[in-house]
Amino acid sequence: MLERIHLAVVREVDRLGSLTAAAHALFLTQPALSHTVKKLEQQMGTSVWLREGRSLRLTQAGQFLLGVANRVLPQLENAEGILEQYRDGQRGVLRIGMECHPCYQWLLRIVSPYLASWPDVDVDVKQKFQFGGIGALINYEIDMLVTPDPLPQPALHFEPVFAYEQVLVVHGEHRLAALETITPDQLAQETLITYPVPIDRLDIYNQFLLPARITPKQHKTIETTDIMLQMVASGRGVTALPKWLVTDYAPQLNLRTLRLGPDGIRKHIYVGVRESERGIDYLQSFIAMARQADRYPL
Amino acid sequence: MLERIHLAVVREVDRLGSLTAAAHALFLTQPALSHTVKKLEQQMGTSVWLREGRSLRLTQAGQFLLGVANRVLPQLENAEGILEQYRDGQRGVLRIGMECHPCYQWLLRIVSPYLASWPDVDVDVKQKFQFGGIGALINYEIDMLVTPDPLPQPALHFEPVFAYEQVLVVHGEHRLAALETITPDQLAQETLITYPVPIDRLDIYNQFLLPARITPKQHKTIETTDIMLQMVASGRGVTALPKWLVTDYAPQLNLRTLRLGPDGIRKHIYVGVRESERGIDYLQSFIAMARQADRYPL
DNA sequence: ATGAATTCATTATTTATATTCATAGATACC
DNA sequence: GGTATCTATGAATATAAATAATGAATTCAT
Repeated sequence: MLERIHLAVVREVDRLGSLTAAAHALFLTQPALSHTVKKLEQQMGTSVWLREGRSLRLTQAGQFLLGVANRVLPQLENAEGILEQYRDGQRGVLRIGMECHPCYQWLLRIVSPYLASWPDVDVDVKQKFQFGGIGALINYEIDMLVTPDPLPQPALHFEPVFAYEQVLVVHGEHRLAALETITPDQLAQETLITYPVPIDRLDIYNQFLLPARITPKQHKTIETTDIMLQMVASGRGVTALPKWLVTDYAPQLNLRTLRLGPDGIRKHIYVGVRESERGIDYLQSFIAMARQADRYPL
Repeated sequence: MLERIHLAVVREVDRLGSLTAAAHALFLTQPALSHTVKKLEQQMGTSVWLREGRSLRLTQAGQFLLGVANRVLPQLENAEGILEQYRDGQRGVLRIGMECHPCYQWLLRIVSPYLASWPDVDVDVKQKFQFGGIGALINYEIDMLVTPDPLPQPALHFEPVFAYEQVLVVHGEHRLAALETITPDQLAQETLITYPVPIDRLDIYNQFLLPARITPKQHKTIETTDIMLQMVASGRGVTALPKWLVTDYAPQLNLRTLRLGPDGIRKHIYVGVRESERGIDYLQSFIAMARQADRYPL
């Protein structure tokens, strides 16, 4: 078997011109190398050097081997360097899973400065999970979960990174636009627009409408935040979104935000990682930056 | 140090799904692999697999290592295959040195069929040597010397492969054209055209003119055989060349060939190789084909 | 639920491999 | 011709690797 040491020997002998010098460079004694070389040549069945007096000359096979050494050894050396980066946590792919639609807008703010401060860490965002975000985290499909609904588990660590208020969004000329706070029954005659997710994952149902046993006049679903806001701005209905999303993301649209109930719906975005990986610096750093998301421009 | 065995282990574990199966594929026992893996992970300082029950899952570093394995191992395996070819003499670069100008035309006949029968042997022809062809052969600058003037030496083996007669070439309407044999004094009024080499390497001087103390009226030198023959055909002078070269190479030109002296100048092309390499099959084969050069078309 | 089978890890032991020391042979240099 | 330098060799030693035996955890089948 052609081993790394063999390639290293060929390269060093070529570089330094003698077995003895190569031996020192490889932290071996000269007889050790002599034996190694002898074994190599016996195994391969072809000589690598022609012995001419006390100097060596590469055979054709040896020249070929030197070429292999010069091609393969740098690959191994490079691989070792990258493994060190993995070991030191400088390198990785941070696979982020997202369970809430609007979280994406929030995440976008952080990714760019994060990539800048961790040039060797790649970020990948996934949104579809066969067994839900928690399952994906446990299954190592993702390394970090961004969600408003943490499900504490012994193997996972969740941490709130961003507080926000979920508000009702209406058109500026809407009949409710002047109100500051809204009650469930005031939505009974409204068209409600939401993301296309199960109702039990929508806070406005869970925490507002369902407790009051109210359902809106109509329920439409729309995939994207932009279109949803356009729809609301053009008076086709109302929606519930994080307040920051409306104020930061669509200041040019004629929209009003109303508190849902007297106390509003207070939410947090949580970031979850596997407990075992909590200490990895590039994960820690991401969480730290996430806590300061408002520092980064839109 | 990242060794070949480590890459092989990563690849086989990925392919077969378990340490135990990989161990068998690598002709090892399971504990042997377990030890190897443990050492690897300790040395690298990063784990390669996450142990989950009795199955293994690659870490990010492990996935990277798998990529390295899939890239590097084939290179090593390919290199071993090529080394086998070197060992079996199927592969090489046959560096041929040439010391006589017209030999080149002769060599061209052989190279093409030779390349066809030794697809893994490359042929390189060199014509300039700092210390002469013999020196180049001894110095391993070339592997084979084609020459009409062998210089037997203990380390070298020369072998005649082609007999030919060196003849005088004249234009068809030349005043000597009707003769069959020529004497030195008949050249005293002629313009002699030769290759630009020292006079002592020209047979027509060594073996014909100088013994008779004759010099031609004029001596011109020309590099290429084609032009030389064109010059002769147009009556600008006479030259001395192998007879086969004129008959085979320029039958369309109006030329005559005359014997130089009563017995003619009989020459051989010799092929020389290093004694130590005489047995290499692709060298032997070249010599065998060279002996039958007349079988191959121009 | 329970027993059998599978898988990985660990320990002590054996085996194999690699390295060293001492030394010799060969070559180059002064 | 003496000295220095380089490679090769053989025996002794040190190091590394492989194994057998065993345990623990997990999966699978009944």
